[in-house]
Order: sequence, then C-alpha cells, then structure tokens
Amino acid sequence: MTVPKLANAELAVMERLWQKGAQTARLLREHLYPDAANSMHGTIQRLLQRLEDKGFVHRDRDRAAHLFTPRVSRETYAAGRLEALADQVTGGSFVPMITHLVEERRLSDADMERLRRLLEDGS
Amino acid sequence: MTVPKLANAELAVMERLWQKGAQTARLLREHLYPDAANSMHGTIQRLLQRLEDKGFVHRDRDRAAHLFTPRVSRETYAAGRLEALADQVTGGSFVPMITHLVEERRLSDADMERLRRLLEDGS
DNA sequence: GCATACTACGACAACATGTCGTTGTTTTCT
DNA sequence: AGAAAACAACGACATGTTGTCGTAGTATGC
Repeated sequence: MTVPKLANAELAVMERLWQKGAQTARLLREHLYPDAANSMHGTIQRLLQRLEDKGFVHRDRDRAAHLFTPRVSRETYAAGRLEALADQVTGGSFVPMITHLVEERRLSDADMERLRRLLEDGS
Repeated sequence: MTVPKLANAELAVMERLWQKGAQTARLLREHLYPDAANSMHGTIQRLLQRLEDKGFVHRDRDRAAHLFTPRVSRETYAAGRLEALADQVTGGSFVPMITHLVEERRLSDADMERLRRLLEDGS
C-alpha cells in the first residue's frame, strides 16, 4: 500500500499539522484535547510515533520538545486513498465512480465547472 | 454513514454477487474457497448474515438454500465510499483529489477522455 | 426415518486503535 | 547545584472489527 490508511485519531493529528505546518506535541494536545486530562500527553506521543513510523510526519529532535512536520500532504493522502479505493472496488479506474456521482448529481455546479477546466487545458 | 464500509472478505462476496447476480451460499463457497475446507460454510454464512445486516444483500428464503442478491451496486458502493473519503479528508469536495491525480498524470488518456465527454454533455 | 445439506449463532484468535501509566532524560526556575 | 516541571519512549490494556470454526437445530430428499 503506497499510502497507508490512517485511523481517526491519527487523521485528526494530521489535520492539525496540515493547517499549522509544524507543531509540538503539547500544542497538538492543547488543540485536540482542550479539556486537557494530562494523561493525553502520552496519547499524543503514541499517535505521533505511529505517524512517524508510517512516514507521515517528520520529527525534528533538535529542541527539547520535538517539532513535528507533515511529510505527506493532504492532497497526496487523499489521492492515495482514492487510488486504493479504485484498486479495490473498480479495478483501478476512477471513471465509474465519477460517472455515478455525476449521474446522481452529487457534484456541485462549481465542482463540475472546475473539473471541466482542469480536463480541458490543465489550468 | 450512508454506505457502510465493507471488510475484505465481505467485499469478496459482494464481488462475486456483482458478477453473478444471485448465488447460494454453496456456490459462493465453491468459488471463494475452492480447496473447500468444509468448515468454510459457516464462514460464508456469517459473512452473508453480516452483509444482510448491513443491507448489502437481499436474502430470498423461499427455497431451502437461500438465494442472495446484491442490494447495493458496485457503482453505488464505490461512489459512497468516495463520498465518505471526501468528507473525511477534503471537506466533502472531490476536486482536490482529482486535481492531484491529473497533475501527477495518474489518469490514463482514455480515462481523461471519458471524463471530458461525461462532463461536456453527460453522454 | 435417516442421512444430507442448510441455517443460525455463539465463540475465539488475531489485529488495529485509543488510552493510560511508568521510567528515565532534559529543561527550567530559584 | 538541586528540585520541580516538561518531555520522550514504550509497555500494557480495553475495546471493536474481522475472519474462522464448531455446534445445535431445521428442512430436504431418498
């Protein structure tokens, strides 16, 4: 699997990193668990370690409190999961999924328009 | 969750049902576990029951050996999962994912062409 | 009526996930 | 320097899901 799947709590951490770019474990905890049961510190550490193992974050050990940076962009993750989904369900092609969405009018007009432009000239 | 996520073994059953349209538990077992440890019968039953619980198959009890029919099409499932993915990762929009795929040239020329036509006139 | 095939379902091992505690190290404050 | 606070590393565990298997009961066919 090129892009491993993330669990909910892991994704919540990545979400914050995608927004902020670089955070310490403490900052992440304060945002994700505001009512701060202090035990949650260990939880964040665990999640960050697993994310590091999976190659999703870079850990900067220069300072006392490590600084974590996303290594996989949201777009890369999303596209990777989409590829995995396509491989699993539609033999690797995305068209059937998109087709179905278009037919059921699940795509907004704005989305349709942006896709058109994207496919026309790549702009 | 509108379209529940299926586990691998469950998906393998649906895969067969999508191809064949209607199958008994026995037929499914013979295809999915050809080396037929007979115990696998219980496994198939369990999987089918869970699929029924999730609303993915219809169970026809008229005959002795129940006949199972898919209730959710492959396209509906794929699109549903895609929606769930979009909700989870890109705030509900599909465009960022597709954009990324196009930019990385992960879409075949044929797929690009089919998408263009689809968006142009819905054909 | 008996053997066969099937359904229904409880149980379990394996695994992933989220949480928490402990231990040792580094930093900070006085 | 020395105590207190913050932090990293990691083992442990409860929980939920998944795939598998066994058993008990029921229907079928000979």
